[in-house]
Amino acid sequence: MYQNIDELVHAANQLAGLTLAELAERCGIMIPSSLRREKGWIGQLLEFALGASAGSKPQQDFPELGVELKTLPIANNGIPLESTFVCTAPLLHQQKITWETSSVHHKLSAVLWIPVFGDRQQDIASRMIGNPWLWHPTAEQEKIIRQDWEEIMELIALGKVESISARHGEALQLRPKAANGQSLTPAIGGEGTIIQTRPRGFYLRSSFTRELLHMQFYL
DNA sequence: CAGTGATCATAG
DNA sequence: CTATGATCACTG
Repeated sequence: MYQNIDELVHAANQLAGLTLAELAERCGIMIPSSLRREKGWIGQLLEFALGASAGSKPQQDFPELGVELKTLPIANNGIPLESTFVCTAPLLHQQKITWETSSVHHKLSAVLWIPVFGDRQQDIASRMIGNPWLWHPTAEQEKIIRQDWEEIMELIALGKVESISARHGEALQLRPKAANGQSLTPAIGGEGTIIQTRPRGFYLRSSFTRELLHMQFYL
């Protein structure tokens, strides 16, 4: 598809300024009236438009380029509306995972952020694609994320998953990630027992992506 | 009214 | 179930 990252970034730049209605029309995709039942629709539209490998592979969107694609919903006041899902959290057999081999580190090593402007109540069609940018964590950013990750992973290893709330972590937080509250997955419980708990995922706080935006466009 | 905890669609 | 893509919606 793309010979190098520059070609991908160039292609993404061509989409800046388009409304979602314009992009959806180009792609021959119908626009849902609400994201209520299709929360990932915008992300999937951008994946399709840029030719990312579809499907549910536990890999980056552009494996040969080592790049992850993420849309970032931005309110018209310029602030991210939502946190950003990174990956699911390993709750079992995670003792062998180090920061260097973790999915969080892998997924966040290179991210092509695509801002999508529009307030929550704004219709989807009129939301506009902004200027994308390729992000590699700075040493300082990686340090913060790594510390959050290590604290959370230690609590998981100690059998304290259920005591971890979304308040933990400066940039990276742990939250439920499941179809519903009935979903269960095994995890380490107290005294090394195995318990069933809600699947969790790692998310980047919107306060963190807000800083990324600021560094990219206002510094 | 921001942020946490819950939830939706789809593929394998 | 897990993975992908995320936003919804209740609560403090």
